[in-house]
Amino acid sequence: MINDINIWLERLTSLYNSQVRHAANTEGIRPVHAEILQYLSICNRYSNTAQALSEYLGQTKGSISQSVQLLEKDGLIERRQCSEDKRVTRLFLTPKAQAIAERIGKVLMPNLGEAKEANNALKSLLMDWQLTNQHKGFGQCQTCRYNSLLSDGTFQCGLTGESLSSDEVKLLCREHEFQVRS
Amino acid sequence: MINDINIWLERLTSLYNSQVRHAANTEGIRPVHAEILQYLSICNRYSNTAQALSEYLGQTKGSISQSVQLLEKDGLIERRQCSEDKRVTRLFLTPKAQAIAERIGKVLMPNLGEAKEANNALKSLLMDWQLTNQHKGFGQCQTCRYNSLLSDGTFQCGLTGESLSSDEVKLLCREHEFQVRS
DNA sequence: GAATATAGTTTAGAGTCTAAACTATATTTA
DNA sequence: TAAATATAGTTTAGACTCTAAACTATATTC
Repeated sequence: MINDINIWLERLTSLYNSQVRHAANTEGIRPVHAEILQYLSICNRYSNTAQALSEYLGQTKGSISQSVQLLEKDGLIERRQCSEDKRVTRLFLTPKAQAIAERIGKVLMPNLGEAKEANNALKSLLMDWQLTNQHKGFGQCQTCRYNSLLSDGTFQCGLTGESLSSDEVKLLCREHEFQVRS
Repeated sequence: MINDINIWLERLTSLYNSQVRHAANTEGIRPVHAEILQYLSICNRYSNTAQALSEYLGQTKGSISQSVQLLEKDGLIERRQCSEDKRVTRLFLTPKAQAIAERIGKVLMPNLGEAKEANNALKSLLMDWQLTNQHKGFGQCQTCRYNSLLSDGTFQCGLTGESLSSDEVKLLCREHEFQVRS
């Protein structure tokens, strides 16, 4: 009845959440603020909005809106209206917040090894889960079906047509879609 | 700089939290209440206390205490003082709560496959992480250094001396310790 | 140009969270 | 064995979070 793999996942998650709480405490901020800073430090330039945060964290946009206001008041986030779509406000970490995010990252992203099998296992777990739940989005461009490697060594996003550096394709994108499996 | 495996873990976790929130919403309860019911449905008989919940979820015992009170008021949890140690109150799910936990489990514990590699990958990830953070506890007895298989096919816990069924060794224990690697 | 969709804000009210002080029981130490 | 300390849990006050729903503003579709 109880599937071992799900128990590992359950525990891994509760441990992760525990660490977020602890790291936030150390920095003197709320856990949800730590999550927001963490997300903004690993998302790409298409994905740094309140709407994306709401989708990523699974909270209502009202809640995100309030948290972002507090973070702005504390000098951790800077908001800039998007010139192409004036409904959109893009969020940026201030240097102070970047330093915090980096310290939090050290706690949340310890060197867990580069093991190929673990990497593949987590990836296929995530694919399965996102597919069965019709959850779309949020993955690194380098694993996205719309990403292609150009002959000059740079990458290109098939959705926006823009070119991406090798650093950029490691960031999280809200438009991300896995390759459909045959 | 950004390690791929950590990004998968990060996303897996946010997705899991998202699902908890969603499942809780569907059941008309708070996310943290869902987590408490979920934990109590997979922990063993040594681990169903407020203290264990506090350690597992990484929250203060004051916070857990309040949540447990609300759950009791809603008829989802029953509290019984432990006769061996009267400081301890053991927590039990009511039938109503068991039904909820089962439905939540279906969402949080989809059939993610039994793949041996994924299983091993998650396990070693968790071991590494718990070790580097000096986090002890919370794992299935079947992977615990104190657990041994008796000749009659049952199991025995080396800490309590009690014997455990093959169902029981699949539950989470707060005293869990991995085998120390040589 | 009107209808609809999308991004984000605001509000009220219920609830969560923490630290710290507290009660009660158990264990250790002198 | 009595005193000191440790452990399990409760209570309190106050700051903060969360959601739903109504709202503004801009963009897209028909």
